[in-house]
Amino acid sequence: MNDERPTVPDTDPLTWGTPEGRHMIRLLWDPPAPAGRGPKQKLTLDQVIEAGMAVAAADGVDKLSMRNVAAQLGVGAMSLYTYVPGRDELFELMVDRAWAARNLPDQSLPWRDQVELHAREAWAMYQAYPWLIRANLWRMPLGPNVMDAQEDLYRAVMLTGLPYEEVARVAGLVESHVFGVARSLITDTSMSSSTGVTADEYWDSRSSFWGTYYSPERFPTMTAIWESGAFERSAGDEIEFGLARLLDGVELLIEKLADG
Amino acid sequence: MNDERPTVPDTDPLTWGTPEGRHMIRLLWDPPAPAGRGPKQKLTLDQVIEAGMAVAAADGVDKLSMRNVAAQLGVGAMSLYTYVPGRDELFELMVDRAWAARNLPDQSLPWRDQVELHAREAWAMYQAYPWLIRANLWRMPLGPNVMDAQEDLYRAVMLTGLPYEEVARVAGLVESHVFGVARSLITDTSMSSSTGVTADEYWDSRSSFWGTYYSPERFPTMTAIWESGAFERSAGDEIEFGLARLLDGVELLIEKLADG
DNA sequence: GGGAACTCAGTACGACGTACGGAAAAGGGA
DNA sequence: TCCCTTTTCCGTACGTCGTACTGAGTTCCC
Repeated sequence: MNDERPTVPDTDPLTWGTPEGRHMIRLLWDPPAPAGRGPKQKLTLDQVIEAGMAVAAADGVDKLSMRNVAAQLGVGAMSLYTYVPGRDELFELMVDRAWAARNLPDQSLPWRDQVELHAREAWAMYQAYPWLIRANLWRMPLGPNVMDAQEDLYRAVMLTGLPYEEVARVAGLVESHVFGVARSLITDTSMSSSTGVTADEYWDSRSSFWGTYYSPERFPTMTAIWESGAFERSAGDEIEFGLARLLDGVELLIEKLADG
Repeated sequence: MNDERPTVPDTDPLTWGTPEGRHMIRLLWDPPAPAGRGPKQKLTLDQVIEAGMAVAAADGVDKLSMRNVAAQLGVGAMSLYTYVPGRDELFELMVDRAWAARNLPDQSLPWRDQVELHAREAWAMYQAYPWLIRANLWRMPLGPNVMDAQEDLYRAVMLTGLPYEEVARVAGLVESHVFGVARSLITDTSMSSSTGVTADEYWDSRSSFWGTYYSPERFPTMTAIWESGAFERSAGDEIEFGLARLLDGVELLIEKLADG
């Protein structure tokens, strides 16, 4: 994640950026009240976002189309454009909404406990909203829920006493780890959104590989690991293992800096 | 990544799985020679894969359509289907091809050096083929290049003497780390494939955020980190930092197991 | 009461993956 | 040599997508 703040002009903030950008920021932070003029709105922004999340949860993120979300709400597809600028922007709002459910750790706890809680909350979020993984957002939305959680994670890591640049790196390390485990495990247990093919069906369809090109001589380590059953992993264990190694490494760094 | 081998029947391997699955495995491992009958083929499978990689490199993975790849090759869109079963399968072949460029470490080196080289090679691969990140493959292809690199990484981690299940986890940890850094840094420096919007343009368009809803009181840590300049990160440093922490943690685990 | 502002939604356009089917090219058997 | 079978190439077409445009209908303000 890039949290750079670009240089901004010294004029009225309300004219910064583009109209589209300002609109999106406003939708994230301060959803505008319905206009006085015109007909009463049939829906609210929240309803649209929730319908989007419902579609993504039920049919996968690849079925998240304006037409499907509109159908879910019983309105015409084009009506959604009065609430939301477009499909990508709807998705951005959904992502920030997903982050809203994250609990923040008790600030009196030791830093390590706080960071671990952040990681577990992230993992819970990916479980609750698996479409966040397929999302592949090229950038986190600048929304209040995302930003509050990020700020709190940085705050917790700051308790280590590490210099700023390493604080940012440690936070990124934790996030990458949880995302990586979620990516490999959730996509295994849930369906491939695009094709509707389950993991089992996928492996079955390609099972000829094991009888033709796979050989224990070429892949001795994989064979040994597989035969030990170690590939049948449980998600929580994966998170905890990596987190433990990673934070052990961070503690070592703290000690080293304290000694030097 | 899931490397489970499904239970397979005790019959002729050539009948395992589905015809589609067998076809794909064959394309990955043993591209069939052109048929004797019929007209000469205008292209080769390799040309199709390379054209796909060229399109993805030039215009982004979102522009990787059968029509675009065909245009690149000067043939009709439907002609590609004699070489490749479909778009997803073409992409799978492209991914395995990208992994082909990875160098494997000298097996006489200490395990840590070998694992570090694997990580750096992965990072180099993501730099060379940034579309691997936006790929969001729900599963690695069962191709020879992917599998050889994976096997070698497992072999290197095995030198730690850790039990099988932790070998698999450490390997996953390293991969997640490199992927995470690549995801956050490459998408920042290159264009957003789908929209053609650069990172700078994106931040500029949304710059009104900093003048309206952002406040140093609400985000004190981010503010401090940003003012220290620590968010201006360099990619290689990020990889090395995380790798160092992570492998320090692994070494600690090895020592602990040796003592216990 | 009339005009301005707004909502809702149908139609349409250009992209996409790809099913289908036809024309043309090449080899093998007579 | 001729024909038939196999295979390649690819135009057409269908159903999907995001969304621009347009217009009809609704509500508030002056």
